[in-house]
Amino acid sequence: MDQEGASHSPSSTSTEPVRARWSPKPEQILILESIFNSGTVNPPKDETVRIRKMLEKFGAVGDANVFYWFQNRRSRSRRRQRQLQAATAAAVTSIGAEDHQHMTAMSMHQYPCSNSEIGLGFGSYSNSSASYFLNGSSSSQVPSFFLGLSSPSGEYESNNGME
Amino acid sequence: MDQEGASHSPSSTSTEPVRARWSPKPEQILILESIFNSGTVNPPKDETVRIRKMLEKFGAVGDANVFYWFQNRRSRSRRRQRQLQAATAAAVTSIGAEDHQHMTAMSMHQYPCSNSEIGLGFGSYSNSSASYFLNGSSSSQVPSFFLGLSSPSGEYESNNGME
DNA sequence: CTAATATGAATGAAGG
DNA sequence: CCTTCATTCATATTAG
Repeated sequence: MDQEGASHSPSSTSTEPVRARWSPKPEQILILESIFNSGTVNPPKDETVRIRKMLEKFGAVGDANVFYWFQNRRSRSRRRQRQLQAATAAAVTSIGAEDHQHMTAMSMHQYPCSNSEIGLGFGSYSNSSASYFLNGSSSSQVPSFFLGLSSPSGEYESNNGME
Repeated sequence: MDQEGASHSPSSTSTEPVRARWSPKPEQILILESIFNSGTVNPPKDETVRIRKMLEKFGAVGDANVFYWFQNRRSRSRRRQRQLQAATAAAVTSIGAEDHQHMTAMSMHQYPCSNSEIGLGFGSYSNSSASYFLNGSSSSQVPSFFLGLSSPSGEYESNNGME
């Protein structure tokens, strides 16, 4: 009783492995979004594994799926932000170009945006349930940014050509 | 219109360099994969240049593109290998844990999933001048390279689990 | 049934 | 080498 894409069409014509893609369950989406909104927008590997384990209770899922989910989520958020920003900027520019009145300060920054998510960055502290809610292991989740590493970078010219 | 090539789209709005990324042609991919599968997983600069020259017959490409391609390819292969290893280990663990009634649910999946490419493992400093298959003369003609190649890119199999 | 959209997955390009 | 970002492809879902 699930909707696998296995049906789609009797295109069993050949060896068509058709990579069925993972469909996160509503509960899993809930968990993922909670984590994301809790500030963990880019979980390290160990964190990813933990999340996967958590999600597995609601349905099969792999680390890659979790990894991809966060990647896409981040990308999507950023792009939307940029689009909205660009749109706003464009609007402002238009207005400014059209009517150069005295709009000394354009305090059009963070307004009461009761939308989905416009507060990116990180921060949602424990105002709400910061800890996802399902916590099996007691580990201090610290956003370990920065990663030290150095290597002889091979410099290649940037003269590429794409057709 | 169009979708390939993307030869400098008309700057939509003002100064926008819009660096279109290189899209390797199928023939180029075949060549690259052949080289990679021949054991040259990390071509030195000289080799990279030669490869680029070869690829250029089928479309514009730069040394950097080739360099990136091999780098990504290596990384990708390693990841798949690790994933596969982990999966196998997990399976073994599960089997081995049949003694007990409960296993630790340690299904260790990994990132990019699935693929069957084994027999890799050496590389580091690949030997230059590896006889890939043919030694194309400078004659710009459609060489009959692609005639008998080993598993091109038929890697279509991925199973995570979506109920 | 076809078109548009949402979203998981793949890959080129960089950075550290 | 490793991780991350941006772009693109493919497919599931929904609207028309």
